[in-house]
Amino acid sequence: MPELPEVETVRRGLEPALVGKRLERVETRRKDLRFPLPQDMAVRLTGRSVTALGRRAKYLLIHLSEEPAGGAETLLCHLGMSGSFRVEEGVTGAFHHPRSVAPRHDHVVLETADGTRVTYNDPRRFGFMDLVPTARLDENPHLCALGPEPVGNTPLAPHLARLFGGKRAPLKAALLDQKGIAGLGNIYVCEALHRAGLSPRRGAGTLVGANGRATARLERLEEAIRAVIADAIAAGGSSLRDHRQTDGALGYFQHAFRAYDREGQACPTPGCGGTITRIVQSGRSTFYCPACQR
DNA sequence: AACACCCCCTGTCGGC
DNA sequence: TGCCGACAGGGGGTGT
Repeated sequence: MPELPEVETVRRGLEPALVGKRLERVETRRKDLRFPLPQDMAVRLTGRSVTALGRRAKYLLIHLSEEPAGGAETLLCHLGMSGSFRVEEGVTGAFHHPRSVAPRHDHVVLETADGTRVTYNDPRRFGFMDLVPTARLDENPHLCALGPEPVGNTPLAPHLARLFGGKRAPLKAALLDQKGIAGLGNIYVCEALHRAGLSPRRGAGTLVGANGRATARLERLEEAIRAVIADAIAAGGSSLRDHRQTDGALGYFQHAFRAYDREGQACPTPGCGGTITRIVQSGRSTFYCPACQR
């Protein structure tokens, strides 16, 4: 599920459920996801209040109130490939699943004082969580090397020009690197490249001029990235397989895909007449139109 | 340094 | 029906 638009959708869905609430009961149903959960995570979270929900790239940031003994901390969550949160209201005093009958792959449960239950489910367990001092969030190894967000005012093309200059790696691979534009994944890279009319096979360095500045193509790519991310957030993200938003609703951006998962179908570019093709780059599927993406 | 490859894990789907 | 391989929204680690 989770590239930037999906994580942003999760953040917005969890906001009313968690912000301003005290965590009354916290349960970790296993010791690790991809990495070990933070030491004593349940104990350290219980009794704290959620002050705000943030997002950095594909990371969800659950900001917590200060505890008497120390400063504020943030629970940093990455959803990996298959992580999701669901919200259930009014569970105060409700039956609490024993481990044996809990829905499969429910790994972390947060219950607030007003009877809201937020459950993290992740079949593949590629997700992970970390509990870090809020004041030093920027120094966290997961966050410190991330590139700029594709939402907001930071210009992207100059940053990409510095990064892509001289690179022979395919554009597709270069854009998946989170040091470039943070938050893009396989779907939105394919979609942005299609909108920009750029081939995923083109060398990343070909978008940089001899003067080291962004070319017109790179400027076009920036606009395509911004547009596809904004459109996807507005649509509530993409729902592949059974992924749901926190309230159970489906995102609907998958209906707006122009290239991703459309192998063999007609290219939607007006007047193109090409066919969407699937290739494999660094072990992952790339979908593009060889006719209009050059 | 840059890049290709493998791995983590579970579930689903298509082909035989 | 069942078995088997391919594949899935990510990214960290290793080897060349």
